[in-house]
Amino acid sequence: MREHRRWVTMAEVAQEARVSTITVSRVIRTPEKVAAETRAKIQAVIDRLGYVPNEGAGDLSSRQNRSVAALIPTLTGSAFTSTIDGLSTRLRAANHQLLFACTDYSSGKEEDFIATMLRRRPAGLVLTSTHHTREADALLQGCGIPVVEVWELPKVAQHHAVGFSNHDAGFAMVRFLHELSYRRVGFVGNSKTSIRSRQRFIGYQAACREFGSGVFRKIADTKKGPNNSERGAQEFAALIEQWPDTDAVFCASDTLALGALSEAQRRGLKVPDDIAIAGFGDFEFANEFGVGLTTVRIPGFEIGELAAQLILNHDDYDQKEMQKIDVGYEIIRRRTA
Amino acid sequence: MREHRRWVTMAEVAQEARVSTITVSRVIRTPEKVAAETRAKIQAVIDRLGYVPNEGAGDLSSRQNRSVAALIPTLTGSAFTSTIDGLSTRLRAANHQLLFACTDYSSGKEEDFIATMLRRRPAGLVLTSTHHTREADALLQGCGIPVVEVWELPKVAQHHAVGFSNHDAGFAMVRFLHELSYRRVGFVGNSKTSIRSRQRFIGYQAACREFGSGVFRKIADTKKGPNNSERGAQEFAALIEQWPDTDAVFCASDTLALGALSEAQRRGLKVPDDIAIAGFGDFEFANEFGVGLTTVRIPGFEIGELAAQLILNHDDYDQKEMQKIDVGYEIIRRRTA
DNA sequence: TTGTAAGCGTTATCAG
DNA sequence: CTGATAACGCTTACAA
Repeated sequence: MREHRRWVTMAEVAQEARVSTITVSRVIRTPEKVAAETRAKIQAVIDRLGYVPNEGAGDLSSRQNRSVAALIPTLTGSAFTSTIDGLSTRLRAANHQLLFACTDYSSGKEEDFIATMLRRRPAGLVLTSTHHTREADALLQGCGIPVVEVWELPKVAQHHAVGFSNHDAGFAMVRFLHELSYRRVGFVGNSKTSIRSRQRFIGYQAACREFGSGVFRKIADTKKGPNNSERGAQEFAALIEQWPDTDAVFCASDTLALGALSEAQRRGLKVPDDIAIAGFGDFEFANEFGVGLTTVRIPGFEIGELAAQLILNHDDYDQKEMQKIDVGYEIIRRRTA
Repeated sequence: MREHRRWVTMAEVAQEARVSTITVSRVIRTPEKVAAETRAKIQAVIDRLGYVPNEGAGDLSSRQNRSVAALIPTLTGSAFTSTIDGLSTRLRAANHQLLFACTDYSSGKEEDFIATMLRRRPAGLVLTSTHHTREADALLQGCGIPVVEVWELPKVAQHHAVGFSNHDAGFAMVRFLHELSYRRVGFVGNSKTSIRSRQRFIGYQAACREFGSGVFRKIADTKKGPNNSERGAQEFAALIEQWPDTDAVFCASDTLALGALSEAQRRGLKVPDDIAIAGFGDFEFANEFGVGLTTVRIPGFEIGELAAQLILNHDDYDQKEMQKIDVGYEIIRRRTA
């Protein structure tokens, strides 16, 4: 049944062109080292036979690898999509492939995926978390390939990092709201799901202490779960019922903010007059042609590009020196605050 | 400088455990075929040495491959993210890896990526287009691996397909609007960028002929470009200026619809009283806790899962029979129509 | 400029 | 249940 059209091999090309395989190999990788005539002859055979080099075999032989693995929590919610786009773009330019998987915010799955990815011997690993299981940490330590942690900036750097301070970004947004004269700012976001959300919350708390009444308006984290707009709506509702005088709400993601916005509307609250709403991430729907959300913009695409760069240039760095690139953040004021 | 911690090989494990490599191989792949005692001894060495099998070498030797390549136009805009999630999830369950790249709606880049991906000898290829360059087509024909085209259902199937009729979905939405008594429906969307948008447009036209005045309210496609909310706002504005009596607008994507919505608001038009707006895709922001957009829901996650399934089960099918799976679509009525 | 020989790290095959 | 041997498709190192 399975009449597997077999792949053409380099040996077949070589035989057909009456040269040795190494010469075919050279035509592909270093054509300038082959006589023009020979090259043309071989190229013709390659085209005629539709030869596609087997990169896996090449990698095995040369002990190299032109692939990079990336692990992100999820694609839905759009925070990390631009980073993957950036990675993909930069890797393509360097003829590298992207191995990709979603961890679903589970460090167990992350460990699993790290192990699985490592079997492919990628040139590098891009992770969206700085907190791993013991086993995962051991794998990362032992494997000897560059690891880049993105979207955070850990205090003690075991690996390269490209990100920003989620704490400071959270702090900055509350300060910004304070400057706009909002004094009783609440926080919506699940700090159980992601460390990044938690750090934004801690930044929020610090800012509340410095600028606000010192009251933390945040309903208790009950369960883990997706930071979707439904949750945003629910938490927003609970929050303003518990603290009816809240005049602004800072949400740990734009998606949550969108939910808050819809709930405010449902309750007949005018935004930003009755209550201001701020998000995080500057997702596409947040812009002026969308809901016009005041938010924090993170250069996600750039994060991806830089992470790729770090891996591609790994040899240039001293192995001991971990790079730490702060891409910063930017507060974008729109209609909701 | 580059003190590359070398990977532990199977041979080293074997030597350390005083067995042959094939026995180590068996412990990893078919542990039940190894005596419990031997197995334990080898497993101990594996753990102690932190051995991670080199899957590339294994694939080469066994002429198998546990990776699947996927090519989508872009991650931003969120139409395909759920499909990638579905793919990733299903592949993980089958211990396969996902090779991923964005083509940016360019068939040139697509061709490029297909060639590059094929070098990895993936077990299958998932594509989001049915229209390829000549060279790409030749590659796909010749490679002998299963190809699944998603998000469309081509008339003549060269490959497997998992999708739905964009034409019918477009048609259905206009009929739905007609049933809600909207009679002068406009279309917003760039049919130059994506064939899928074009098909939705053709469905729109067919429905206009059948139910409407037969007038096609769509501003001319000027340039290619992203179907973002800014474009949605601009096209919406141009449309209602050209046909001021338009009472509903069907947008080829939710992102465009969002832009239309914001533009309507800017112009003081009440939605849906003055004008109804419908989108396509049921992106996350479209739901009831978001902007409450009337739209067409596509089971994107399921598309990804089914595509993976088709590739994983490839051997079960007759090579000549291309599967064609219609996942359908569903009209979701919300606040904007 | 081209070729020979020896791997790269695994698994298939067949034997014991 | 375990092992010896020969691939898998390519590249490195060295020769010619």
